[in-house]
Amino acid sequence: MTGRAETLSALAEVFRAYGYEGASLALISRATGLGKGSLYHLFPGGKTEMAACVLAEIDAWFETNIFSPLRDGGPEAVPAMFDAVERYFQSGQRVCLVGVLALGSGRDRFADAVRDYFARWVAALASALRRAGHDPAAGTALAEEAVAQIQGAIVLSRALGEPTLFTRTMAALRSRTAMAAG
Amino acid sequence: MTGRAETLSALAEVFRAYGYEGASLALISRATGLGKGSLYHLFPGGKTEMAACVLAEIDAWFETNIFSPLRDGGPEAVPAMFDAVERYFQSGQRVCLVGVLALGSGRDRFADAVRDYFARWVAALASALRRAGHDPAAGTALAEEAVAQIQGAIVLSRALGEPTLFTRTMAALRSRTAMAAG
DNA sequence: GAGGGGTTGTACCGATCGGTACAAACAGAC
DNA sequence: GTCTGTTTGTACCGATCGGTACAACCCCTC
Repeated sequence: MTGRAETLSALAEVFRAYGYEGASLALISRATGLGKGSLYHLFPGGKTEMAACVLAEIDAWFETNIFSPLRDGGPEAVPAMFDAVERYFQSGQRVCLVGVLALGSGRDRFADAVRDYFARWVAALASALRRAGHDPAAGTALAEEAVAQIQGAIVLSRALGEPTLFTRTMAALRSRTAMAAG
Repeated sequence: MTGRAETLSALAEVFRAYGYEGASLALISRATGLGKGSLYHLFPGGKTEMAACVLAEIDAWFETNIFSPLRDGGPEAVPAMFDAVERYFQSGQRVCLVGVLALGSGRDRFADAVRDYFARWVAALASALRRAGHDPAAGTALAEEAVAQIQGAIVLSRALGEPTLFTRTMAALRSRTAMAAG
């Protein structure tokens, strides 16, 4: 019994590399090493279910490693988020699949999951910023700006082929979100 | 003689809505009102040439309306850029095709044009910020951050279905790029 | 109206798309 | 070893993909 979980990461990389439309079953089969029979056994819903499962796994990872610490952790959760994000997105060389789906034509299909992901990210970061001493309104605005800037930095650093741009942007965000003192 | 130029805007909207992979010739034909014969007469290179021409047209528009004013205009060019960007992207409801291509699988095919577009945008904005009185190093960093934030704001406001988020982000960028005094 | 260029729709091409059917290969229980 | 149920590869489905071929067409000149 090869579990679904094992194939999900390979699946995720295919969707990241080729997008939802571009990820053909032939590519998926090659990347996962599974024939169509196995794929449709694991994901009876086909490509849609595969992408949905990948999305759910990504969502769970962010929930555990980023959103939850932001909501419940101390003020060190904010810089920790930037560390985690920098690692996760491999300095902008790895695309945010949720962001890709937000822009692409798969948007309608996964609109709810995509909206949820970003809404929770912004809300969790805003909560952490508020507890770190930011003014509530300014904290929410800053949270939106920070998440947007992370997404944009991925686009930009990939487009320019400059991983350092992503790193630089994260550094700038780190200091922008740091409170001068209590 | 229906010129290529007339069909380019319809073409651009199809690519924006469905991405490069998702924009099938059937969709393109429907959107432009042209049969395959006419399409391949106008664009002998097929879909690749269509997308390349759309990219070139977008590039030219930005060059004229945004990059050039940033490079050669006065300090009012920076806030004017945010106005133009807000209008062009329809408060984040309209996707940046260059950004989409930067993330998608068409990336390799159009990598040069995409890199050029963003590189010139950042350079032009940095130049304007420098002339507006920003420290050169800080100006470049701020330019990168601003372009990234514009791209990210499109992703985020579309994902959340909140055009106001884009408007808000642009407002924040306007004040962040404004110099306190000379 | 006859001729001839550029322009157009349409039929068609092989390849590939996402998805299904199903039989061989496999496992563990007994 | 035999049976049972799961896991797998493969052949196949109709539809659609990007692209080509080509004949009908329009419009202009004479």
